[in-house]
Amino acid sequence: MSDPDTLTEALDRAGYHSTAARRVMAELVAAQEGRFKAEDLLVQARRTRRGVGRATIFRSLEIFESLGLVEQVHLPNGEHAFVACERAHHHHVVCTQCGRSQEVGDLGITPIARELVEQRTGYLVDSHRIEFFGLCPECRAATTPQA
Amino acid sequence: MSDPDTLTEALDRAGYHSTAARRVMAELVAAQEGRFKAEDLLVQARRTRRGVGRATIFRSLEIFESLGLVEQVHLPNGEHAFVACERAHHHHVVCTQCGRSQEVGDLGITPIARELVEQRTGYLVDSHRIEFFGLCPECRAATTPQA
DNA sequence: GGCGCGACGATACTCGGTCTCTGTTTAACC
DNA sequence: GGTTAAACAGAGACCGAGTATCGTCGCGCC
Repeated sequence: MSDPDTLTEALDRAGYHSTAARRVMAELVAAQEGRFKAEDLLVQARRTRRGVGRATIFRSLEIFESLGLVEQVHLPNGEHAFVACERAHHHHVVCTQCGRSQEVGDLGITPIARELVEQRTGYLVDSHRIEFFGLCPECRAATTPQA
Repeated sequence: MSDPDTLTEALDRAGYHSTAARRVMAELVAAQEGRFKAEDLLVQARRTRRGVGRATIFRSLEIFESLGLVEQVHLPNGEHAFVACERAHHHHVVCTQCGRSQEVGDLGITPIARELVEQRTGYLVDSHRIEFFGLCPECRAATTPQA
């Protein structure tokens, strides 16, 4: 994602007021490459001519998340981060080195996995999370020994 | 898992001292049904004739995790929890109602998913997490309308 | 039994996230 | 454009999970 308007329009459509703080948030989120933490936004917001409060960051992220504009990911080290994303069901790959992330479409494994799990366990699955961690092409190239 | 000895033996084999605190921890972890939080153990430990310190809880869980005896899961609400588990690669289904959890074997989708992701994104995937959330058979039965 | 090191518990601290309060801004209506 | 109610923002207190520190304890080895 790279267009703040997409975010502000979505807010508008959902009936949320268009406020200065939210426009700043939309810009910031749109400007992120890959995963970002609430703290990152807080720091970046402080750099703008007019900061955005800690509470506002979280409130806005909550709204964005409810609108499906960002999604929480849980990193292997237990940290919580967010990624901007499109609405359709999908998963993320997160680069463990640079933090960049990318969406992966549905992969088609969801229904299979769900069914398998239901069969094996008797659980009625209603949601799931799949997260992949690894090296993005750039980091991969950068760390490859030049032998 | 339901046998504290399995845990203490594993500690022993790995060269860790067998201490009172760790035996209490082993008992507690073995007694958990499904997911549990560090805080749960802390509370339960306090109830034993001799409590176990906060730091020790975390230290022990860290050790157990490094030995593959417990595994961290991240609940949809962002909470961190643990589940006792066997060593082989597997995933978990967590009941969103009662918190019970169950292991699901490897499902066979891991290599497929990995390959798909690598193909589509160019990332070199080195780990992943799959977590399913839903209702366990009991909760499912309990919440089914009797119509 | 004595010794050394690893483990222990208490507690202070950090940090991410939430809550509350009060003043400000927005948008709808006139 | 002015007014007003409701939504929103920001500051900062608060909370809870997890970590760090430090003096003491006890396990395992000799």
